[in-house]
Amino acid sequence: MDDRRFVASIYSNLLKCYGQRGWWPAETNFEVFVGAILTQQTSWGNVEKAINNLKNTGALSMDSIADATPARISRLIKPSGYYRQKAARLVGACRRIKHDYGSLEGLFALSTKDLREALLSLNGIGKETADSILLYGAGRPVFVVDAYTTRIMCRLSNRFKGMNYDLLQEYFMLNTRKSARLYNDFHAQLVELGKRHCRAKPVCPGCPLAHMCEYARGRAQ
DNA sequence: ACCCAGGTGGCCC
DNA sequence: GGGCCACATGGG
Repeated sequence: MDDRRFVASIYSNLLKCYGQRGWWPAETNFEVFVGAILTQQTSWGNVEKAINNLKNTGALSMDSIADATPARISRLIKPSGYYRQKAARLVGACRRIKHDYGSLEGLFALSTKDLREALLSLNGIGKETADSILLYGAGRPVFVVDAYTTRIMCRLSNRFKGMNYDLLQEYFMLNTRKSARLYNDFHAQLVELGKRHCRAKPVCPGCPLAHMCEYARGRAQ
């Protein structure tokens, strides 16, 4: 099976099993931006509490976070973990975006390549967070790779072992049509699969991709 | 009581 | 370029 068919069948099997996910629960682009930083190495449930605290105190805006002290933001986002670090990064990022681009819309006016570089230059925003903001906030066709993606692909075939973020992203983007709509749901599907099925065991009962695993396909490959 | 969650940056070699 | 560490709360 060639790579394009392989990737397509991963998605179609997940879609068939879980249905359209329609991802990133957020009301505004800025909420996506904040959520993407807060959810680093943190469960979404905890992030929701933090975002609600920001909302309830009227702090969920570029201006109020840029003008706030890191100490105040850290109290509000406490449930999301790493709260001192994340607060400092949130405040720092908002101040720089305001200073350099005026607003989030100003930043989002950049081309995809420039926007990615601008996001990556902010302290606290690495590849996955930058790509999540590009895809779910700015609607750009960028494939997001996360720990689930890596784990799932390595489970499916040994040839993905040792692939870093860039290689895995390149693999997906070379073997799919470059569609924000597709990448949005594809990433959501992979996370859904990752959450439901075990992390370390080679066999996951009920896994919708079990029949695609290398060991299950046999020598024929 | 453990283990880990939709990572990142700093430091080391 | 990779390996290891700190960062921290809440749910299973």
